[in-house]
This record gives sequence, structure tokens and C-alpha cells, in this order.
Amino acid sequence: MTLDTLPAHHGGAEHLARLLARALLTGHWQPGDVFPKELDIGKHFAVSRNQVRNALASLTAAGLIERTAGRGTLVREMGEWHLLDPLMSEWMTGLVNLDPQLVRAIYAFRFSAEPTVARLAAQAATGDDITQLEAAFEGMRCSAGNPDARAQHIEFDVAFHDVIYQATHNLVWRQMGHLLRPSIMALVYRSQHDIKTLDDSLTRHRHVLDAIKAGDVNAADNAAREVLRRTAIDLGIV
Amino acid sequence: MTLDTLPAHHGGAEHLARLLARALLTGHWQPGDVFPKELDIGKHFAVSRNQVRNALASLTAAGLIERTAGRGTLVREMGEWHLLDPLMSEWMTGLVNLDPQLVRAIYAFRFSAEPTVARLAAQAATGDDITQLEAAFEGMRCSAGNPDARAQHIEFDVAFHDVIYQATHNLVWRQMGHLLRPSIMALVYRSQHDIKTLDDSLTRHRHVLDAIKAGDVNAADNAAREVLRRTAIDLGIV
DNA sequence: GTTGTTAAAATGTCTGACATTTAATAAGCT
DNA sequence: AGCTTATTAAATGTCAGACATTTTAACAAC
Repeated sequence: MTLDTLPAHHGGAEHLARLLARALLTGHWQPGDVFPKELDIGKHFAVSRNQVRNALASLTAAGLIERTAGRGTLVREMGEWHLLDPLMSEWMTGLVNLDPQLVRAIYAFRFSAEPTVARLAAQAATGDDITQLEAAFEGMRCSAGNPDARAQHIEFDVAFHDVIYQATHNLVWRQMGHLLRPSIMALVYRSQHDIKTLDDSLTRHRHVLDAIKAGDVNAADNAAREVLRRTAIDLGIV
Repeated sequence: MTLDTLPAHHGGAEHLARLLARALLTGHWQPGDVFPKELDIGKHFAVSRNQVRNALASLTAAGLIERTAGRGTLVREMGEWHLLDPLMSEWMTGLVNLDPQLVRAIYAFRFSAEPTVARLAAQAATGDDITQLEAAFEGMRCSAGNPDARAQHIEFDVAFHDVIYQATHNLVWRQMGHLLRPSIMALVYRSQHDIKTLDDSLTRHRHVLDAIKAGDVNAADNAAREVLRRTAIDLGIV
């Protein structure tokens, strides 16, 4: 694959990294392929070699590519990607063409992990956590069904789940909240939104909120499962 | 804190990054402190500014520091660290002075997550996974109690748990196997190893192996809990 | 045909100069 | 005095060019 199909580029090395990363994430290159060389990239986007090297350094850190002196740059396979790197989440957000295998993997992870996360949150949530959770829920409720507020609704949805991860007050679990945004956006892009399913989804979210508020770990576990079951239906993963 | 207390440095930017990272991980600087400036670091370790910048770029990517033009380099707090970055795991392995709060956080994560991981492994493990798991267990058994084979024993222990993460065949869970090495090494350094506890630990590991082999998800869940309970005792977290 | 040498091509490194951003300082006005 | 505005200093960011190193491939010699 060549560079010609990629969109134009205005701005620094970060922007270039994002551009190239998103191309990799959507499968513009196959694992094992040789990636374009520094000078070609620099020529194509009219940027200095420095910028290219900085961008490629980010991609390397994220496990997307592998560089060796003399040989060149190779594209790594999906299993090597550092999915939990915050940069990856940033690059993935808003990608409609995200590999379905990846979307399913992230969902499978959430499905297995979030009941436990909800349990921990029910044990450890502070008053402040509850307040944030309620605010996020209220935001979801108000923006539900309004086509003009879809972006807002997504953000409140992400915030709701992220607060739960944060409420575990565990340094490791907290890192994983990053996966939520790309995952939830992928969901929204792939599912239809009639009033009935939205209302059902809201109800299930409220059950999670109530359980965490009550400190009922078993109820939180179950309620989180119900939310994800709803999600699975919407995604067509059954 | 100054650079003077740090060990000497031979080799490339990666080595320098590791050196500085380990200093940060063991609390040589407090969050919010200003980190030494590029030129000072370069002068102190007799390396080019390039090497310093590359090293600091790694630390930035890992969330350990934060750099802004004009202001300088600031040390970030533990909550901002990217604990799931593979580089972090590499930097943490073998650190005896690792912050106890961090060790406890990682352990608490494992305690909440690994039963679920074991469940998934019991569902998804292939014949090859089982073979690897048995090999790791056999390695643990043979090297148990032999003071000359302590390093080996650690590696087999890490491998045992890592295989379980791998056996979930989930791209996200697989990433988290990286946390095991630093976590297990921290455990070994902090606990005493009489024959009795070692034997008990081995037995509990075998129960996990058997449950996964049998595809019994509930047994795997319980057995994983038992292994971690043993670990908790050894760590003094009760 | 195998082996050793050479040449090309890619990434990695060094250096010095310059740009940009930020914070502190000093000047100048009301 | 107090506030605003230039100036300066110091740090990181960027650039350009030369050079080093590593790998692959071509080619020659035996």
C-alpha cells in the first residue's frame, strides 16, 4: 500500500502520527508489510525527517510498527499492538472502519471485566464518585433520543462507564477506562437507535448506578452484566 | 533531587531511559518536582543531547514526566503512570524498592482479575496452551526449594500465569500479562521461602492447571483465588 | 556451488544553529 | 505604590546536513 490514498496533513508530528496510526488501524497495510521509508514519508507530506522520525517513534512505542537499522520498517500484527496505550485509544476514537475483530475483542474484554469493575466500584466508591456518576447518568438521560445531541450522549455514556473504572480506586483498573471511548463510539456507529432500545439501555444503566450507590456488590455485578447484554444485542454479538 | 546519586551509565538511549525510569519509579523525585534539564543530564552521563531527548521521550510516553517548551520537565504523579505500557513492566522488573503502594495496587488488581482470567482460560485454552501450562508447572516443581535455581523458579512462575492470560485468546487480556513479572518478583523478594509454603503454593497452582485442563470454569475461578490467597499471605497483605 | 567482498539502502546518531514558549525581571506610565 | 508593558534569560522544540551502523543483495573468486 502506498501513501497516496491518505488524507492531507497540516500540523506537527503528533498529527502525522495520528494520521499514520489510523491508516494502520484500519488495515491500510497488512502485518509483515514494509512500511514506507522515512524520506518518502517526509517528501509526501512535506515535513522534515525529524517530524517523521518522531511520528514513527510513537507508532513504535504503540507496537504498531517495528524498525531495524538497515532493514526498514515493518508492520506488526494486531496481537502485538499495545491496545492499552492511551495514545492508541486517542487514535482509535471516531474510526468507523475499525477492524471488527478488534471491536469484538474489546467488547469481550469489557463483558468479562466490567462486572468485576462494578463490584469493586460498589465497594470503594466515594461520595464524589457517586455525584459524578449521577451527573453522567443525568446527562445521558437528557440527551437521549435527541439526534442533535448524539455527540453529547456519547460523551456522557463514556463518562458514566469511566467513572466506574475510576471508582475502583485501583491504579491498574483506572488505566483501562481509556478503552471505553473507542469502544462506545464503535457501538453507536453500528447500531440503530429507536426510542425503545434507548429507554431500555437507560434503565439498565440506572440499575448499575443504584447498586453502586447502595454498595451492593452482587447487584452491581448483575446490573453491569445487564448493561453489557443490551450492548451485545445492539452490536449484533449474540 | 540531583543526578549524583544515580549509578553510572554505559550504552544507548534505552539504557539511559531505563536508568532514569527506575529512579522515578523508586521515588527519587516527588510528583511535581522539576526534572533535570536536558543539558545537565547529557553532561552528567556524557551522552549527546539526542540520546537524552530520546530517553526522555520514552519517559513521556510512559506518563512518568511531562515536558513543555520554556517551562521544563515536571515529574507526574503515580496516578498518571501508564502501568500497562510494556516498557514500564520492563523497567519495574527487579526493582526491590518499588513503591509499596504500587505493589499493593498491582496485587489488588490481580486478585480481582485473575479469577475471571482463569475462567476465560478454562473456556478457551487450546491443547497447545495446556502443554505450555504443564511445562511451566513442571519447571516450577523442579526448581522449587533449590536456592541456586531461584531465578529459574521465578521465570517459570511468571510463565505459568502468563500462559493463563494468553489462553484467554483475548487481545486485551493478553496485554496484561506484562504486569506479572514485576509483581511476582516483588513478591519473591518480600517473602520467606520455607519448604512448607512452597509446597502449598505448588499445590494451589496445580489445582488451577487441573481446572483449566478440565475446562471447569468454576473450579478455575476458585483455584485462582486460592493461589492469590497464598500470595496475599506471603506478601503480608491480609 | 559456496564463500568472501563490495556496494547500496535503510535507519540511527551527532552537532550546531535557530525557533518557540514560558517565566522572571526591569522599565515606564498613571 | 501599583499596574502594564518590554526585555531578557532559560528551557524545550525544530531543522538541516553530515556521518555511522546495520542489513540485504549483488557479484566476484575460488
